Amino acid sequence: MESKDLKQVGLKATIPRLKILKFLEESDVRHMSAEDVYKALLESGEEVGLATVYRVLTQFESAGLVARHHFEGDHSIFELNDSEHHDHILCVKCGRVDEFVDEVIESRQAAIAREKGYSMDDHALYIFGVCSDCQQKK
Amino acid sequence: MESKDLKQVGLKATIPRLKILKFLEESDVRHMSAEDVYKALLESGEEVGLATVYRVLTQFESAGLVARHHFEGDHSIFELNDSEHHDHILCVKCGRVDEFVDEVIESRQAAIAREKGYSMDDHALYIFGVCSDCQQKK
DNA sequence: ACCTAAATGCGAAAGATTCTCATTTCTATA
DNA sequence: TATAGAAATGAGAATCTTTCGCATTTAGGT
Ligand SMILES: [Mn+2]
Ligand SMILES: [Mn+2]
Ligand SMILES: [Zn+2]
Ligand SMILES: [Zn+2]
Repeated sequence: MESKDLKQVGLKATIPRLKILKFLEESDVRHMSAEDVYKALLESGEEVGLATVYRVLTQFESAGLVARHHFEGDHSIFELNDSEHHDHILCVKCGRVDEFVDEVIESRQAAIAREKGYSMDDHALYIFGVCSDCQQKK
Repeated sequence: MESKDLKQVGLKATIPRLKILKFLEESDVRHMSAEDVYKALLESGEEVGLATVYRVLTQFESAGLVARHHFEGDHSIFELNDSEHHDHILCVKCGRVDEFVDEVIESRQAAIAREKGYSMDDHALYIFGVCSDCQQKK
Protein backbone atom coordinates (compact mmCIF):
# COMPACT_ATOMS: atom_id res chain seq x y z
CA MET A 1 0.00 0.00 0.00
CA GLU A 2 2.75 2.40 0.97
CA SER A 3 4.46 3.45 -2.24
CA LYS A 4 8.17 3.62 -1.57
CA ASP A 5 10.20 6.36 -3.10
CA LEU A 6 12.76 5.47 -5.73
CA LYS A 7 15.53 7.35 -3.97
CA GLN A 8 14.76 5.45 -0.79
CA VAL A 9 15.86 2.31 -2.55
CA GLY A 10 18.90 3.85 -4.19
CA LEU A 11 17.56 4.47 -7.67
CA LYS A 12 17.64 7.77 -9.54
CA ALA A 13 14.17 9.15 -10.10
CA THR A 14 14.13 9.04 -13.88
CA ILE A 15 11.09 9.53 -16.03
CA PRO A 16 10.94 5.94 -17.27
CA ARG A 17 11.28 4.52 -13.78
CA LEU A 18 8.61 6.80 -12.42
CA LYS A 19 6.25 5.90 -15.25
CA ILE A 20 6.76 2.20 -14.74
CA LEU A 21 6.33 2.39 -10.99
CA LYS A 22 3.24 4.52 -11.30
CA PHE A 23 1.78 2.11 -13.79
CA LEU A 24 2.40 -0.87 -11.53
CA GLU A 25 0.81 0.93 -8.63
CA GLU A 26 -2.29 1.98 -10.52
CA SER A 27 -2.89 -1.09 -12.63
CA ASP A 28 -5.71 -3.33 -11.53
CA VAL A 29 -3.92 -6.31 -13.04
CA ARG A 30 -1.38 -7.49 -10.52
CA HIS A 31 0.69 -10.02 -12.47
CA MET A 32 2.28 -8.82 -15.68
CA SER A 33 5.14 -9.65 -18.02
CA ALA A 34 7.66 -7.05 -19.12
CA GLU A 35 5.97 -7.03 -22.49
CA ASP A 36 2.60 -6.43 -20.83
CA VAL A 37 4.01 -3.41 -19.02
CA TYR A 38 5.66 -2.12 -22.19
CA LYS A 39 2.48 -2.41 -24.26
CA ALA A 40 0.26 -0.95 -21.58
CA LEU A 41 2.52 2.08 -21.31
CA LEU A 42 2.54 2.51 -25.08
CA GLU A 43 -1.24 2.37 -25.22
CA SER A 44 -1.52 5.02 -22.56
CA GLY A 45 0.79 7.21 -24.63
CA GLU A 46 3.83 6.77 -22.43
CA GLU A 47 6.90 5.98 -24.51
CA VAL A 48 9.42 3.76 -22.76
CA GLY A 49 11.85 1.48 -24.56
CA LEU A 50 11.32 -2.24 -24.14
CA ALA A 51 14.91 -2.77 -23.01
CA THR A 52 14.37 -0.13 -20.38
CA VAL A 53 11.28 -1.87 -19.13
CA TYR A 54 13.28 -5.07 -18.72
CA ARG A 55 16.14 -3.25 -17.05
CA VAL A 56 13.94 -1.28 -14.70
CA LEU A 57 11.85 -4.25 -13.66
CA THR A 58 15.02 -6.13 -12.84
CA GLN A 59 16.28 -3.18 -10.83
CA PHE A 60 12.96 -2.93 -9.03
CA GLU A 61 13.25 -6.60 -8.21
CA SER A 62 16.72 -6.12 -6.74
CA ALA A 63 15.45 -3.15 -4.78
CA GLY A 64 12.58 -5.20 -3.42
CA LEU A 65 9.93 -3.09 -5.11
CA VAL A 66 8.60 -5.93 -7.24
CA ALA A 67 8.59 -9.70 -7.11
CA ARG A 68 9.38 -11.88 -10.11
CA HIS A 69 7.60 -15.14 -10.79
CA HIS A 70 8.01 -17.93 -13.33
CA PHE A 71 4.47 -19.13 -13.65
CA GLU A 72 4.88 -21.18 -16.79
CA GLY A 73 8.58 -21.55 -17.20
CA ASP A 74 9.07 -19.33 -20.21
CA HIS A 75 8.72 -15.64 -19.44
CA SER A 76 8.94 -13.72 -16.19
CA ILE A 77 5.89 -12.27 -14.48
CA PHE A 78 6.22 -9.28 -12.18
CA GLU A 79 4.04 -7.92 -9.44
CA LEU A 80 4.32 -4.94 -7.17
CA ASN A 81 5.69 -5.95 -3.80
CA ASP A 82 3.04 -4.17 -1.79
CA SER A 83 1.63 -7.01 0.23
CA GLU A 84 2.77 -9.93 2.35
CA HIS A 85 4.55 -12.89 0.89
CA HIS A 86 2.07 -15.21 -0.79
CA ASP A 87 1.94 -18.09 -3.21
CA HIS A 88 -0.20 -18.57 -6.30
CA ILE A 89 -2.86 -20.80 -7.74
CA LEU A 90 -3.40 -20.49 -11.48
CA CYS A 91 -6.12 -21.51 -13.88
CA VAL A 92 -4.67 -23.40 -16.81
CA LYS A 93 -7.74 -22.56 -18.93
CA CYS A 94 -8.16 -18.81 -18.56
CA GLY A 95 -4.95 -17.70 -16.89
CA ARG A 96 -6.65 -16.41 -13.78
CA VAL A 97 -4.31 -16.04 -10.81
CA ASP A 98 -5.30 -16.22 -7.16
CA GLU A 99 -3.08 -15.67 -4.17
CA PHE A 100 -2.89 -17.48 -0.87
CA VAL A 101 -0.80 -17.85 2.23
CA ASP A 102 -0.62 -21.08 4.18
CA GLU A 103 1.35 -21.07 7.38
CA VAL A 104 1.38 -24.85 7.56
CA ILE A 105 3.09 -25.07 4.19
CA GLU A 106 5.45 -22.25 5.07
CA SER A 107 6.65 -23.96 8.21
CA ARG A 108 6.88 -27.38 6.61
CA GLN A 109 9.13 -25.90 3.94
CA ALA A 110 11.42 -24.48 6.56
CA ALA A 111 11.49 -27.84 8.30
CA ILE A 112 12.35 -29.65 5.09
CA ALA A 113 15.21 -27.28 4.34
CA ARG A 114 16.51 -27.90 7.84
CA GLU A 115 16.19 -31.67 7.49
CA LYS A 116 18.08 -31.59 4.21
CA GLY A 117 20.84 -29.40 5.62
CA TYR A 118 19.99 -26.37 3.51
CA SER A 119 19.73 -22.79 4.63
CA MET A 120 16.55 -21.64 2.91
CA ASP A 121 16.66 -18.52 0.75
CA ASP A 122 13.37 -18.60 -0.99
CA HIS A 123 10.70 -20.83 -2.41
CA ALA A 124 8.21 -20.96 -5.23
CA LEU A 125 4.90 -22.75 -5.00
CA TYR A 126 2.44 -22.81 -7.86
CA ILE A 127 -0.77 -24.77 -7.88
CA PHE A 128 -2.24 -25.36 -11.33
CA GLY A 129 -5.86 -26.19 -11.88
CA VAL A 130 -9.14 -25.10 -13.39
CA CYS A 131 -10.97 -22.25 -11.73
CA SER A 132 -14.64 -22.46 -10.82
CA ASP A 133 -15.71 -20.30 -13.77
CA CYS A 134 -13.89 -22.49 -16.26
CA GLN A 135 -15.21 -25.68 -14.69
CA GLN A 136 -18.76 -24.54 -15.35
CA LYS A 137 -18.16 -23.50 -18.91
CA LYS A 138 -17.12 -27.01 -19.88
CA MET B 1 12.36 -48.74 -11.98
CA GLU B 2 10.13 -50.62 -14.44
CA SER B 3 11.12 -49.33 -17.86
CA LYS B 4 7.97 -48.95 -19.87
CA ASP B 5 8.00 -49.88 -23.48
CA LEU B 6 7.61 -47.13 -26.04
CA LYS B 7 4.82 -48.95 -27.84
CA GLN B 8 2.97 -49.29 -24.56
CA VAL B 9 2.63 -45.54 -24.49
CA GLY B 10 1.74 -45.19 -28.16
CA LEU B 11 5.09 -44.16 -29.57
CA LYS B 12 6.87 -45.83 -32.48
CA ALA B 13 10.08 -47.51 -31.38
CA THR B 14 12.51 -45.40 -33.37
CA ILE B 15 16.26 -45.37 -32.91
CA PRO B 16 16.42 -41.82 -31.55
CA ARG B 17 13.65 -42.44 -29.06
CA LEU B 18 15.25 -45.66 -27.87
CA LYS B 19 18.60 -43.95 -27.46
CA ILE B 20 17.15 -41.10 -25.46
CA LEU B 21 15.11 -43.36 -23.22
CA LYS B 22 18.06 -45.65 -22.61
CA PHE B 23 20.23 -42.69 -21.78
CA LEU B 24 17.72 -41.33 -19.29
CA GLU B 25 17.43 -44.73 -17.66
CA GLU B 26 21.14 -45.26 -17.33
CA SER B 27 22.32 -41.79 -16.46
CA ASP B 28 23.24 -41.21 -12.87
CA VAL B 29 22.29 -37.56 -13.21
CA ARG B 30 18.56 -37.35 -12.75
CA HIS B 31 17.74 -33.78 -13.76
CA MET B 32 18.85 -32.66 -17.21
CA SER B 33 18.05 -30.05 -19.83
CA ALA B 34 17.40 -31.01 -23.44
CA GLU B 35 20.80 -29.62 -24.27
CA ASP B 36 22.38 -31.78 -21.57
CA VAL B 37 20.80 -34.87 -23.08
CA TYR B 38 21.84 -33.85 -26.57
CA LYS B 39 25.47 -33.26 -25.59
CA ALA B 40 25.71 -36.40 -23.50
CA LEU B 41 24.46 -38.48 -26.41
CA LEU B 42 26.94 -36.82 -28.76
CA GLU B 43 29.81 -37.51 -26.40
CA SER B 44 28.87 -41.14 -26.19
CA GLY B 45 28.92 -41.28 -29.97
CA GLU B 46 25.16 -41.38 -30.40
CA GLU B 47 24.03 -38.93 -33.06
CA VAL B 48 20.60 -37.46 -32.45
CA GLY B 49 19.48 -34.09 -33.72
CA LEU B 50 18.84 -31.41 -31.13
CA ALA B 51 15.36 -30.75 -32.49
CA THR B 52 14.62 -34.42 -32.12
CA VAL B 53 15.76 -34.39 -28.52
CA TYR B 54 13.38 -31.54 -27.81
CA ARG B 55 10.54 -33.25 -29.65
CA VAL B 56 11.09 -36.62 -28.05
CA LEU B 57 11.38 -35.25 -24.54
CA THR B 58 8.11 -33.42 -25.03
CA GLN B 59 6.49 -36.59 -26.33
CA PHE B 60 7.86 -38.53 -23.38
CA GLU B 61 6.37 -35.94 -21.12
CA SER B 62 2.96 -36.27 -22.73
CA ALA B 63 3.25 -40.03 -22.47
CA GLY B 64 4.11 -39.78 -18.80
CA LEU B 65 7.60 -41.21 -19.23
CA VAL B 66 9.35 -38.07 -18.04
CA ALA B 67 8.51 -35.07 -15.90
CA ARG B 68 9.39 -31.52 -16.88
CA HIS B 69 10.45 -28.92 -14.36
CA HIS B 70 11.19 -25.21 -14.51
CA PHE B 71 13.78 -24.88 -11.81
CA GLU B 72 15.01 -21.41 -12.66
CA GLY B 73 12.37 -20.06 -14.93
CA ASP B 74 14.24 -20.14 -18.19
CA HIS B 75 14.92 -23.59 -19.60
CA SER B 76 13.17 -26.89 -18.97
CA ILE B 77 14.67 -29.68 -16.92
CA PHE B 78 13.59 -33.27 -17.46
CA GLU B 79 13.76 -36.34 -15.31
CA LEU B 80 12.71 -39.91 -15.85
CA ASN B 81 9.34 -40.57 -14.30
CA ASP B 82 10.41 -43.72 -12.51
CA SER B 83 9.61 -42.84 -8.94
CA GLU B 84 6.82 -41.36 -6.88
CA HIS B 85 5.80 -37.75 -7.20
CA HIS B 86 8.20 -35.53 -5.32
CA ASP B 87 9.23 -31.92 -5.01
CA HIS B 88 12.67 -30.32 -5.13
CA ILE B 89 15.08 -28.33 -3.04
CA LEU B 90 17.92 -26.69 -4.94
CA CYS B 91 21.25 -25.19 -3.99
CA VAL B 92 21.62 -21.75 -5.50
CA LYS B 93 25.42 -21.98 -5.20
CA CYS B 94 26.32 -25.32 -6.76
CA GLY B 95 23.13 -26.41 -8.47
CA ARG B 96 22.67 -29.51 -6.36
CA VAL B 97 19.13 -30.88 -6.40
CA ASP B 98 17.51 -32.91 -3.66
CA GLU B 99 14.09 -34.48 -3.70
CA PHE B 100 11.47 -34.74 -1.00
CA VAL B 101 7.86 -35.64 -0.40
CA ASP B 102 5.80 -34.05 2.29
CA GLU B 103 2.32 -35.34 2.85
CA VAL B 104 1.35 -32.36 4.95
CA ILE B 105 2.17 -29.98 2.12
CA GLU B 106 0.48 -32.22 -0.41
CA SER B 107 -2.78 -32.26 1.51
CA ARG B 108 -2.68 -28.57 2.30
CA GLN B 109 -2.34 -27.85 -1.41
CA ALA B 110 -5.39 -29.91 -2.17
CA ALA B 111 -7.28 -28.10 0.56
CA ILE B 112 -6.28 -24.71 -0.80
CA ALA B 113 -7.40 -25.61 -4.30
CA ARG B 114 -10.70 -26.72 -2.85
CA GLU B 115 -11.09 -23.54 -0.83
CA LYS B 116 -10.40 -21.41 -3.88
CA GLY B 117 -12.84 -23.36 -6.02
CA TYR B 118 -10.21 -24.86 -8.28
CA SER B 119 -9.91 -28.43 -9.43
CA MET B 120 -6.22 -29.13 -8.97
CA ASP B 121 -4.25 -30.47 -11.92
CA ASP B 122 -0.73 -30.18 -10.75
CA HIS B 123 1.65 -28.18 -8.64
CA ALA B 124 5.26 -27.09 -8.57
CA LEU B 125 7.16 -26.51 -5.37
CA TYR B 126 10.79 -25.46 -5.37
CA ILE B 127 12.75 -24.57 -2.29
CA PHE B 128 15.90 -22.55 -2.94
CA GLY B 129 18.77 -22.38 -0.50
CA VAL B 130 22.38 -23.20 0.15
CA CYS B 131 23.31 -26.82 0.68
CA SER B 132 25.41 -27.95 3.61
CA ASP B 133 28.53 -28.37 1.48
CA CYS B 134 28.30 -24.84 0.13
CA GLN B 135 27.59 -23.39 3.56
CA GLN B 136 30.88 -24.74 4.85
CA LYS B 137 32.92 -23.55 1.90
CA LYS B 138 31.99 -19.94 2.62
C1' DA C 1 24.22 26.70 -15.19
C1' DC C 2 27.61 22.90 -15.58
C1' DC C 3 29.71 18.44 -15.21
C1' DT C 4 29.82 13.71 -14.98
C1' DA C 5 28.11 9.43 -13.92
C1' DA C 6 24.16 7.05 -14.74
C1' DA C 7 20.24 5.96 -17.60
C1' DT C 8 17.91 5.57 -21.96
C1' DG C 9 16.65 3.86 -26.60
C1' DC C 10 17.66 1.60 -30.52
C1' DG C 11 18.93 -2.23 -32.97
C1' DA C 12 21.90 -6.16 -32.84
C1' DA C 13 22.79 -10.41 -30.46
C1' DA C 14 22.00 -14.07 -27.49
C1' DG C 15 19.97 -18.42 -25.69
C1' DA C 16 16.25 -21.64 -25.75
C1' DT C 17 12.84 -23.74 -28.27
C1' DT C 18 9.92 -24.57 -32.26
C1' DC C 19 9.02 -24.91 -37.08
C1' DT C 20 9.66 -26.23 -42.12
C1' DC C 21 10.35 -29.48 -45.18
C1' DA C 22 13.10 -32.77 -47.79
C1' DT C 23 14.63 -37.27 -46.65
C1' DT C 24 14.57 -41.49 -43.99
C1' DT C 25 12.52 -45.11 -41.22
C1' DC C 26 8.79 -47.83 -39.02
C1' DT C 27 5.30 -51.18 -39.50
C1' DA C 28 1.13 -52.87 -41.07
C1' DT C 29 -0.32 -55.42 -44.83
C1' DA C 30 -0.08 -58.03 -49.08
C1' DT D 1 9.64 -60.69 -47.16
C1' DA D 2 8.69 -56.77 -50.26
C1' DT D 3 6.28 -52.46 -50.25
C1' DA D 4 3.44 -48.38 -49.48
C1' DG D 5 2.24 -44.71 -46.58
C1' DA D 6 2.30 -42.56 -42.40
C1' DA D 7 5.25 -41.00 -39.04
C1' DA D 8 9.72 -39.43 -37.53
C1' DT D 9 14.17 -37.36 -38.29
C1' DG D 10 17.82 -33.85 -39.17
C1' DA D 11 19.43 -29.45 -40.55
C1' DG D 12 18.79 -25.03 -40.54
C1' DA D 13 15.62 -21.15 -40.47
C1' DA D 14 12.54 -18.84 -37.61
C1' DT D 15 10.59 -17.36 -33.27
C1' DC D 16 10.36 -15.64 -28.73
C1' DT D 17 12.08 -13.58 -24.74
C1' DT D 18 15.73 -11.25 -22.83
C1' DT D 19 20.20 -9.03 -22.81
C1' DC D 20 23.97 -6.22 -24.79
C1' DG D 21 26.61 -2.42 -27.04
C1' DC D 22 26.89 2.05 -27.75
C1' DA D 23 25.75 6.77 -29.03
C1' DT D 24 22.85 10.15 -26.94
C1' DT D 25 20.28 12.15 -23.17
C1' DT D 26 19.31 13.12 -18.35
C1' DA D 27 19.45 13.55 -13.23
C1' DG D 28 21.33 15.77 -9.53
C1' DG D 29 25.24 17.44 -6.94
C1' DT D 30 28.54 21.39 -7.26
MN1 LIG E 1 0.92 -12.39 -6.41
MN1 LIG F 1 13.24 -35.04 -9.24
ZN1 LIG G 1 -10.21 -20.23 -15.43
ZN1 LIG H 1 25.54 -26.32 -2.92
